[in-house]
Amino acid sequence: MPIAQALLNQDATRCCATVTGGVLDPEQAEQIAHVFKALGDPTRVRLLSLIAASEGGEACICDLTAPVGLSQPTVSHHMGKLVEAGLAVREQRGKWAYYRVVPAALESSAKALLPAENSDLRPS
Amino acid sequence: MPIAQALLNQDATRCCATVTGGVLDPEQAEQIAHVFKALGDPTRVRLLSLIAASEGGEACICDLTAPVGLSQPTVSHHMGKLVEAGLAVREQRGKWAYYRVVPAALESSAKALLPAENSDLRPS
DNA sequence: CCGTCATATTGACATTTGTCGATGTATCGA
DNA sequence: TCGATACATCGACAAATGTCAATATGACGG
Repeated sequence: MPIAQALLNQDATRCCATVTGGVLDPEQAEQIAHVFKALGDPTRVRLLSLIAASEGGEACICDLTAPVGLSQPTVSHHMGKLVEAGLAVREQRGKWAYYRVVPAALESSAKALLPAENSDLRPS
Repeated sequence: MPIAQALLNQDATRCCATVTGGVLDPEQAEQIAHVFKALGDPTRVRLLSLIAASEGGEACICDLTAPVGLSQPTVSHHMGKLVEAGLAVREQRGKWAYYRVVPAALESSAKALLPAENSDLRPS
């Protein structure tokens, strides 16, 4: 097998493992669960929806504290979790920290739950 | 607006809310987060993949304890969480409790993370 | 440089969570 | 009926989590 294809296969099983697409090894399960753990808190789900619905698709902490009704450190803590999970990105602009949702992260997380029909590797 | 359509809309916003499809109210966020919380543990992700990969798409507790390397009560506890979240179903057959993955639950969870393109309501 | 503002970090706390051993419940076979 | 088997539930415990007040960091305006 060519090296390039081996790398592709490796990427396929590493980065695109699906829950119903065969038994996951502990490492894969850990990676998948890590993202869903970040999505497993109602405040964080709400924060993502607030950011996604904001003008320009971005929001700073000061825009988020009031809607969720939590303290500034708590919101900052939750956003840190979302960034660490790759579901959001942070960009410092002056005094403000602007957060954006990462659609690709949501999409790949969603794909982990769906049947792995389109393998992209099988030459059909 | 006809009542039927109002009910449809209500269902649409209640059962099929998406993270990026507008600001979620606390109740919607709670429902979404509840499922992802169940998916936020590597053991449970692994259990789902083990069941899905089992013969006939079902497995009993006794089939699962060895692969995950945890005690029987712990596995039972995790399966209870998955059932409560709607991600698995339990069926008692004799002495054994057979668990199955609920693909529709995985699919609807995945859809909550994707853009709500296909509204099914908009008559285009 | 100093004060103010937005945010991150720290420390603390109550709650939840994952795990196990022990025990309870129900089913099957002898 | 009795013992064995499969599973759930209980009680306990350490670890992780969500939350806030207090404090630190860092940027801007004067």
